[in-house]
Amino acid sequence: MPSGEYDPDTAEPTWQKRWVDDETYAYPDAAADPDTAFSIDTPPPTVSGSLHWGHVYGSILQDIVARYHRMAGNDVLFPFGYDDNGIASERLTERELDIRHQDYERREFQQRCREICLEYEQEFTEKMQAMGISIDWNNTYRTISEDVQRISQLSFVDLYEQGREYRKKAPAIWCPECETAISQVETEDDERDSHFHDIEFALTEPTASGRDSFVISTTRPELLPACVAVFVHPDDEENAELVGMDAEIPLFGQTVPIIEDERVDMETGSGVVMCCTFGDQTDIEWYQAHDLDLRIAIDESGHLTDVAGEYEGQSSTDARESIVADLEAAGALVDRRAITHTVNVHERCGTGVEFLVTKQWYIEVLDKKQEYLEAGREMEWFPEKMFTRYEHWIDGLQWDWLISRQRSSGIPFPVWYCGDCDTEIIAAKDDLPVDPLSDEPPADACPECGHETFVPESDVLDTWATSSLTPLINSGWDHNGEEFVMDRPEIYPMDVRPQGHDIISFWLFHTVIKCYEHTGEVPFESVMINGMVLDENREKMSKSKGNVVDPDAVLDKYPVDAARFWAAGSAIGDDLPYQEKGLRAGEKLIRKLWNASKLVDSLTPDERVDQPEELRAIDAWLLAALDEEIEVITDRLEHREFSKARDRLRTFFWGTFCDDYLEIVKERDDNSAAYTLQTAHERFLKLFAPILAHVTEELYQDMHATDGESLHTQPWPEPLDIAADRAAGERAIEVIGALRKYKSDNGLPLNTELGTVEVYGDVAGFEDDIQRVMQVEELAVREGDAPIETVQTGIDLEYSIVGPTYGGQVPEIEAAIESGDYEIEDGHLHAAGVELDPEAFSIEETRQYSGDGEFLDAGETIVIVH
RNA sequence: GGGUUCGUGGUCUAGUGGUUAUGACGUGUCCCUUACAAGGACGAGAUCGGCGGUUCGAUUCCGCCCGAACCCA
Repeated sequence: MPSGEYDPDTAEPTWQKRWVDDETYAYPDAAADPDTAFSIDTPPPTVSGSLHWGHVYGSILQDIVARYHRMAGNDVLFPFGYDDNGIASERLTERELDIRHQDYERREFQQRCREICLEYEQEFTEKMQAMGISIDWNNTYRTISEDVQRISQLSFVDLYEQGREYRKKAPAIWCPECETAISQVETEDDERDSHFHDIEFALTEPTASGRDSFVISTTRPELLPACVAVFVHPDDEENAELVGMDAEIPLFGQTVPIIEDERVDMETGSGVVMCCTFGDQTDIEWYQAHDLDLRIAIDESGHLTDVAGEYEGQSSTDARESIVADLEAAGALVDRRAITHTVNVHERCGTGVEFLVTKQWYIEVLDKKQEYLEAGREMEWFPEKMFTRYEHWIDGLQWDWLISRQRSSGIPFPVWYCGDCDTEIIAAKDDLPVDPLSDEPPADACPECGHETFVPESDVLDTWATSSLTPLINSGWDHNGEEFVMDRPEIYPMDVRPQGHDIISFWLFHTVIKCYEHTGEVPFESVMINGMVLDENREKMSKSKGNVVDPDAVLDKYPVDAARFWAAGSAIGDDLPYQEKGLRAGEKLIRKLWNASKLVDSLTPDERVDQPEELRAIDAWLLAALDEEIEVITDRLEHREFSKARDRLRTFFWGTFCDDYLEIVKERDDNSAAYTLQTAHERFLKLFAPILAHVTEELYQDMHATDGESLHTQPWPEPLDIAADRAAGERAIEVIGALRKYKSDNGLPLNTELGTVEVYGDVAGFEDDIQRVMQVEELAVREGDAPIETVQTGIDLEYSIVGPTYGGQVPEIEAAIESGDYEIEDGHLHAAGVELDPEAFSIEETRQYSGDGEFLDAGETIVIVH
């Protein structure tokens, strides 16, 4: 029996524990078939970080989807992944154990990582469980596990065999701090303070007009030794005479050609720019377009090479200072001024990136941009508009996907090279996972040249190369020696991929490419893009701003269900500000649900009441109205319109069920009422269950469960199709509303007895209910028209008819009506020379009553109170 | 710089080419009515960001401007 006040502090942990112990949310592997299986590809959080409010928000939305579909008859697979394969957990392990990964064999260090990460995984598990997320804890994976390593390496081998991967010496984006190549998507732009240096370059011989030098502007004078050309814009008349001549680089002395190219930005500096190996992406384009020399002046650690002569060995920052000083001494530095400009930095460490020529592994993507775009189109997007973002992102891709990283920790490339001819030796699929640094290659001699020694590849795979495989991890993708197979083919493609909108292009593109290439199918039926969590002032939460909401603090203060209610108040894709009032509204609803349940409980017997032969009109009306609500709410949930589903349900429950129905029914004691109360109440619990997971379970177990089965595995309500006079019910509710207003307007307590009330309108079957709830001594329902006068006060045009028909004449018609210059004959309106059919206008009138008592307007029904 | 989205009572928000623009929070008045006063009833409160255009009619469609967020360069 629900009694007293609801105590979430006790109830919530109790149910959370029960759900886990009973494996309430276990995926029924054996029973699942592709038609009923419903799988969610949850994005695995980085476990080395802590759980933040954005996780709470995203997880709750996923959980609502999972719970709804589970009740709607699907076999739901709601797995969980711990992402601990990456630099973050590597650093974490070093910190925790006070070790350096360099001091360990890679395989051994990874073992340490696995151990350290376990503790952090446990914390995530506890927190997800403490939010009542209906994850199947038998279905979890760790991206650091050997299984995942195998899948990741299988993926590499498969793409290699398909010819989708290549190794090439080419300009690559390089982080000198992390000393690794990175991909385009790992860089971001940042505003940095810097200096513009105007440097004078001498021509090897004067121009026809006698000019013997020019000035270039650069923020990176340390790249002078890497300079291979100078560029002028074709429209640059002033400098046109330089094109075709040669220039000598100050201090370093190399001679470079002066070339014209429209990629020169004429607005910046003197309009003459130097091209180096490589200062930026344009330099690379020039290098490729004009077949320029390579002069590599900066090495992998950001130090100058022998190309820089006496500056060799200096860091690029030091070299900049020295070179500037020497330029000044040589009289070549014309000017130096502070500026702020945008630089390309590594998003992880903020270091400005370099463009180095190195040998790296790539996945070819540029040739299939169109195909990947089409693949994206095959998925259903919630919200739809997010597809555009994916589209534009693909359009903007300029590089193939660079997947090799020069790090000592991570998932190794399963590759060796012939010590003599560099032929690639790829690991056998059966042997995976392998680590070439520890394992032997699957060949005794090079198949090309017969050489017998091999060089292991020491690079590791980009973590995105692995995290883009989650649909395959969840499906148990593997190779059985003959072909690729899945443990759970029924869940692939997965039904939903949830993700924050800030990184959709990133993950989705990678995941689509990989899974699509491996299986020939798009990995997802649908994607669900949630917005960002903002603070109370609608600003994005960030550690640096200090406006981060701590989940523990919030959940200390509010029930989890209140947080769930808040999270469900979002339109999918839109950002959602954290608002305490949203959580308080959740608490209020929980309390209302609890109190209403107490009342229902007190009005009904413990045993289940069978449906009576005949339901009373008000009862049939309520159940029929609820049917319609169920239909709408179900549709909203199907379309991930959480806020609409939530608000619709709340409004109907609070307004119609509590304020209207319960007030009417609460003094009744009959089978029809008991049946209706039990049925409606149970249905409300089910409808609220995906959102208010805990309080509904508590109430369900107390009031409805017979076998201890969880509410969350019960079937979603279907329409009862009970016959009811809905219109009469609405009229009755309007009459009650009018009488309430009458009492309120007259300052009367609601339980004031009323004498005689006349009702002109069909409220058949509801008379007793109106009479009892409004304390009416005598209720007289009258046939025929009410004894009231109607006074015509104007004409309302039905513009949706009049507008299209009469167009520009409408103002004339309006003017005629306004001035009273019209007639109504046989129901037709004559004005401004046109005749309007009855449906094209309505007569606006006010109703007056001059008899005894007071006249109340209850919509189409007239009520007279004596 | 390019793209996407958004701008609606004090705050947050729904929604629509056609009467009086939805709801919540807050606010005012009244009501202890035997589930809930953290409740109920009834009010007040909006030039729908600005300027143009299309239209008989624009908060809605189009263009520009202003402002915000995000993604990309």
